[in-house]
Amino acid sequence: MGSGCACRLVCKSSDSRAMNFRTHNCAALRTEDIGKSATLSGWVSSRRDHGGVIFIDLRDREGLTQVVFRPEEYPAVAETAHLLRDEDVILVTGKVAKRLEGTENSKLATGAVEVVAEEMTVLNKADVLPFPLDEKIANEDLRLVHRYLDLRRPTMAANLRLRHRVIKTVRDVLDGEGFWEIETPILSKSTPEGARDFLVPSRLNPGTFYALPQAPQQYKQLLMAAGGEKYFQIARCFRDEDLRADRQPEFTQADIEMSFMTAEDIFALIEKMFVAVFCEAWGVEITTPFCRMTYREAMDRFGSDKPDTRYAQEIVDVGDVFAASEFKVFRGALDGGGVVRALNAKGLAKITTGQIEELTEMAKQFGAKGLAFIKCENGEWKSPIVKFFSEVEKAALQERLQIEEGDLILFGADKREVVCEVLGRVRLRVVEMLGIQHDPRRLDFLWVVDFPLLAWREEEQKWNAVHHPFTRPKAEDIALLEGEKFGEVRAEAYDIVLNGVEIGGGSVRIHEANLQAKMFSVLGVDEAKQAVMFGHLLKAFRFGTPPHGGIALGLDRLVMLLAHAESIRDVIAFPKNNRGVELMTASPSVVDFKQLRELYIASTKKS
RNA sequence: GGAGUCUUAGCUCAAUUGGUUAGAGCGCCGCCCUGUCACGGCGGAGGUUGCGGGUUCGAGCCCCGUAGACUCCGCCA
Repeated sequence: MGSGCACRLVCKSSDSRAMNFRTHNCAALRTEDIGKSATLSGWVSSRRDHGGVIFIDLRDREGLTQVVFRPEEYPAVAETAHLLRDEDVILVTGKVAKRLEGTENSKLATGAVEVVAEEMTVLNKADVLPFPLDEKIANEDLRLVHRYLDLRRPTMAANLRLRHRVIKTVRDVLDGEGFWEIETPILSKSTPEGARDFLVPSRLNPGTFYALPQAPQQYKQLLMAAGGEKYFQIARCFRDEDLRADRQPEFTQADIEMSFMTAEDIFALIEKMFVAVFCEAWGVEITTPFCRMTYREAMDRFGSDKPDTRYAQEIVDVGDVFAASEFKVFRGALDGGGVVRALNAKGLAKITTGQIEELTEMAKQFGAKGLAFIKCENGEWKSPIVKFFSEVEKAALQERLQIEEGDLILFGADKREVVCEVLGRVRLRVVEMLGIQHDPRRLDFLWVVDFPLLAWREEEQKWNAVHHPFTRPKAEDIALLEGEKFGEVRAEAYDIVLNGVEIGGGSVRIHEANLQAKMFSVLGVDEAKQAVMFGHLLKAFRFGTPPHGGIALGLDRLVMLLAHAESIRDVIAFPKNNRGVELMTASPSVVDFKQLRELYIASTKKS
């Protein structure tokens, strides 16, 4: 932009009243401003009316300033100040004064000074609020209905500011690395794989529908085909599935794709980005490179593909200990090709019978037949199964699991996948029961790599993509794919995990038409369907699409962790509740028959 | 679709084994109060205990149903 650009000609203000709302914000004034005149605008955060002198905490987005009304100096203003109530919006002009000796408030940044009100205008009165803004409130419904009030609370405002700073940092880092921010369509095409789509009927094309994007996946790959080389987008994504504390039907991803890359390029880029983000958000310097672990190792050691490595408890294989055991349950599992593994819940021997039952129920829910355990209390092993163990087995267990007084040992004996899953879930619950408190600033970053490409889906009796259908198989495993050993093929896919929360995932993609077609056919998408659903992509791959890949970061979850928020809803301005309802505007809502008719839509709902 | 927890004043919560008129703090309203910052003092208003049914001499409490919220599983990157 040149120095003589036209924007200088635009008037500074169209306000004909020539009123100045502010000279300072409510966090700005300091002792060096004493004696100056100041004008502040904001909300009445609290009032302390002594009958004579009146104090008001005036709040704006930035902070608090105490305003004092003195009847002996400005009687008319003080008179009207008696009528002020919480959350009235006012404009105050007065002199910045040093607070009286001994009345400074060290809790406020502006606590050494106050503004002595000379003039005051009530810009808007407020009714009595439906809930207090100055304390933690449990009723989330009420907060969501009056979200504009909820967001006035300093913690919520801080969350919004943090979110802004994080997104700004992400943009700056990517811009610095030569990425272009490119928008992709919100009205896009429904595809068979993945989550349920939100649909939008097309008025101009009766009987047809757009889908809101689950992610800009195909568009970003086509941008690589288009020679974009380095793309990103702060992208809204939509998935019509059931919600959770960390899941909304619409959410935001930092969506990234680049050409001529390897996974290492993505790791380096994201690590650089997180260094900048954590510096901005917390002012800390995080250590890179992050740890890496294969999916297989994560499942074996932690029973999870997003292991929380802050906790020392790990799953230990004890199959060799019981190779010739008398205990039929363990022997049966081993003889059937399964495994026997154990988890030492250090210090949890004090567990109640009810809690043991809870763990057992949980184990059953995830496919185990039961949950064997040993409590080490008062120098003996209390357990329904220990009588089946030989002395050699006991000694080996003691050694392998480092068993000490007060420990609780939990066993899984079944197929490997079941044992991993069960002990992984049990591990997280056990950690909760132990009530381990860790440093809230602890950051365990982890790349989980070498995910399986495909997973057998029992309900549909078919193979599904673990990541998505465009993920590249590892070069050394392509023979396995050709040999139809689908369960053994590993993918060039990676997740980034922070403190047991998956905050992003990506992959190197397929860029060859024949390999992509092969992948579709394994997933049960026949050639005719491929042409209709993915013809554009397959065609693009025939016109010189470069090798490419990328990643998507879940921004809401990341900001949630940075804000130490308990729910993703606390870092989204206008979130939806458990049932996808936005309570403030009460959406979704019914629409006129006329609107439906224009869209050629009829509801089948029985009322 | 399934499981669990919860629902009492505007807000946060209490109410012994099923027992008299359902309480407290904050907020609100009124009066008083000239240095507070969770200001203080005095007084006051405010309840269909989510809703419907049942058991009982008697239900906020027990039982059945139902609605809503939240958490989790399934589902979902």
